[in-house]
Amino acid sequence: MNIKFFSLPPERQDLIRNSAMIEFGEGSFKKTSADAIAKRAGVSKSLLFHYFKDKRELYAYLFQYAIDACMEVFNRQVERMSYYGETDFFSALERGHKIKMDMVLRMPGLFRFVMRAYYERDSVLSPKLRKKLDDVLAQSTGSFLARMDLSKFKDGVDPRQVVRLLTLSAEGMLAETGACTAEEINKLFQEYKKNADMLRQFLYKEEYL
Amino acid sequence: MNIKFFSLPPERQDLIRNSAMIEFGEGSFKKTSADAIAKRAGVSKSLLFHYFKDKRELYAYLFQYAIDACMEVFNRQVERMSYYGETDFFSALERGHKIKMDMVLRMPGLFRFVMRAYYERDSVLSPKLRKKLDDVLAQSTGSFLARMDLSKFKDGVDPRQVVRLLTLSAEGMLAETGACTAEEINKLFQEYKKNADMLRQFLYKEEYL
DNA sequence: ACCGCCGTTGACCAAATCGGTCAAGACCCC
DNA sequence: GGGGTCTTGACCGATTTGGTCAACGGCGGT
Repeated sequence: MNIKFFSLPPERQDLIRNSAMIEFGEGSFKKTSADAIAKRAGVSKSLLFHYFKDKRELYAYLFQYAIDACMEVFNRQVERMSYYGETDFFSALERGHKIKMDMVLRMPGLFRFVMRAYYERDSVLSPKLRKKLDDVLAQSTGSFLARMDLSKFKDGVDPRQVVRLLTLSAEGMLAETGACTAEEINKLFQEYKKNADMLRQFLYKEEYL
Repeated sequence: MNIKFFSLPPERQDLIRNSAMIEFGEGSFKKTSADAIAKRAGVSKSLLFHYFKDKRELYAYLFQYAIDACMEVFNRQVERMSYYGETDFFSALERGHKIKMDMVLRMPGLFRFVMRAYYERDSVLSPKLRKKLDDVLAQSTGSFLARMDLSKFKDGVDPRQVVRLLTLSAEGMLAETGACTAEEINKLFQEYKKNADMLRQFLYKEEYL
């Protein structure tokens, strides 16, 4: 790709990336047209092909970028948890989800794009990129749980399952909604919090409530 | 549409409907080509236009059919609940989810198709059809909860929220997986059941466990 | 005033794909 | 072999596709 892309004003880079992610997130690689991306971004198609030689290259770059963004957010979160010594499962999870929602707000098409890219049947992505995402997902839950104080849970509770359940519900919510206005994201977050609170209330031992 | 479609062997009808639902479920109305549908079904494009005069007509018919199928399943389920006097929240929910999974197995593209159709920005569907779906969704939870014995829940539990949480998680699972083999569906069901069991264990009063 | 550089564009291309038509083939029972 | 039904491949004009290219406007330097 043309490295001059990076010397564009950041908000313009975001504009192009977000538009592309949204469009790619709505359909398969093949069905997504460069024209639609350009139109959404409000730039000419020529400009896209000026910075990215190919549709494929644009796609690969986006995926790389998306994963890196996730990784960075995740790492910063872990760092913060360590620094402040956060050990409460639900507090940390809530904070993590908040960050995730903020990311959705700044990059509305990110998660749908990543999901679609991951399950794309035509192998437009190199196995290496795919593996990178696998690693991110595998690590995140594990290293998160390792830092939490799991003794607050009642006997018989599997914290892994709790994470999974809440994550699934978040994915379900994200799948339900299309647009990504600030209020909508906030409503999603509120519902997530309500569910987490319920679980906390009934899965924690009484002395920790 | 050509009514002779209904005198086709039922499995052939299913083949065509399912192929169309899957294809329509993968992209917007505009992006879905009649050619792709025909190819997936293993029939010629001409045949499609022989039975349905339009892409639009096919689409509308599918949506109608999908909702009717959901309605019928739902009604049969309510009927059965009444007949056997089922009042346990989680038993009924599990049975309901099992039925849903069986439906996914027989019509793999149904739910994704309905969801996509519902959120389609171009109004390719008449408001009447849309309203029909709204009614189904609104009724289902309410009339389900009305028949259940909710006193088994601990104080402070909102059963509506429990339904919602489990439904969301199911949607999340469905969004994660693409293919719909029998084993995959079964795995999904197992995970759903595990989550439901956990909630049951900690949200029910002890005397009901 | 002129230059060169820069991000940007509209017009343009061949090729593919689109929704849809139509006449004819394949198969059946009579 | 005739009539009817299901099904198809070839074909249509129109649109869209990914991608190219010459040129535009603005701006800082001289």
